[in-house]
Amino acid sequence: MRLTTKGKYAVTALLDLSLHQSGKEFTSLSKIAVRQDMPISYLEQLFRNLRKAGIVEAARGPTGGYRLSRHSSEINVSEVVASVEGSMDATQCGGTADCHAGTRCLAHDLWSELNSQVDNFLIHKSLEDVIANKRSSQDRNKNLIASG
Amino acid sequence: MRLTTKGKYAVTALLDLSLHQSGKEFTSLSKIAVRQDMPISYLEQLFRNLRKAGIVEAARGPTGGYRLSRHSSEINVSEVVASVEGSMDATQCGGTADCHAGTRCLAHDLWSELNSQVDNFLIHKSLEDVIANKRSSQDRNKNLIASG
DNA sequence: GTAAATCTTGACAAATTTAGTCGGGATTAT
DNA sequence: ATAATCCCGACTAAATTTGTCAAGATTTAC
Repeated sequence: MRLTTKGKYAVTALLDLSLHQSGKEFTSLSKIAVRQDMPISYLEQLFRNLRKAGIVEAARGPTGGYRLSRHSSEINVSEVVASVEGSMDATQCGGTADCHAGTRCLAHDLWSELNSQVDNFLIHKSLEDVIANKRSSQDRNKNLIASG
Repeated sequence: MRLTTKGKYAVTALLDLSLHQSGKEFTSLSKIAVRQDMPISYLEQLFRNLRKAGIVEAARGPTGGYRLSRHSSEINVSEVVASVEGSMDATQCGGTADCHAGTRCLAHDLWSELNSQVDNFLIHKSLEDVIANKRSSQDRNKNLIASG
């Protein structure tokens, strides 16, 4: 199982995109790169995959950039991560259950179940959900400060 | 977040240990290595950590080896994995929430919540649980064959 | 008390993966 | 035309993972 900066950058970049997108206009990678402090050439690589996966769409030229191809409530974190770093599968065998001399290893079902847990969690988290939580977290802090 | 062969080997090796341990005797790494098809010198490295973490205890000399220092129901998968590869923390910042220019990045709470999910799952899985599931999985297959 | 089996330790090396770069090209608004 | 953007493939550098190795310490069996 792996979740590296690749997947994390992708999610954060899309959240940035979502937050700064009003209407249908495009946001350039250079703006995301500056705002989120990420290497632009790395972002280019990641957005290639996001586009192939149908998560974003692009426009070239000045005023070009990227935008979400669906509403943020219709994009879940699991597909975002998967699109840039492949399946997060935790089994040694990639699910084929031939992890030990052709048969399933002692821990196969454990990792298989872990996969389900993680995937279930991430599939049911949309970008909108993440942003909503972020906001409510800020609100909580605001309330704390206001009441403190 | 990472879960590599290190953690997987450790869990599988302990399951092997648990399955072949009747009473208080010790099992040598060479036996585990053969049965589970793992490099013995790699196992040595892993068992160092497992011993330091108080999960297994060792005895030297012939008849020596390792045994669980607690009952398999009292050892959970989370501590096993953590002992050989450190925390599985998924946040970029290691939980300090300074992942973006000193403040929490847009996705911080998401990864933080993912941590909780994974940890909660693994903490409540004892080695005994894993073995029990394994058995019941075999039983399911047996029933399938018997009824098929 | 010697031999053989084991654990113990630290350093090292090979392989793989991740993270990031680079140079050039294609498209488009101005 | 120019400049800004996406687009693409190959490449490199750094980090991590996956081991290996050599030497030592301890213990059982004989």
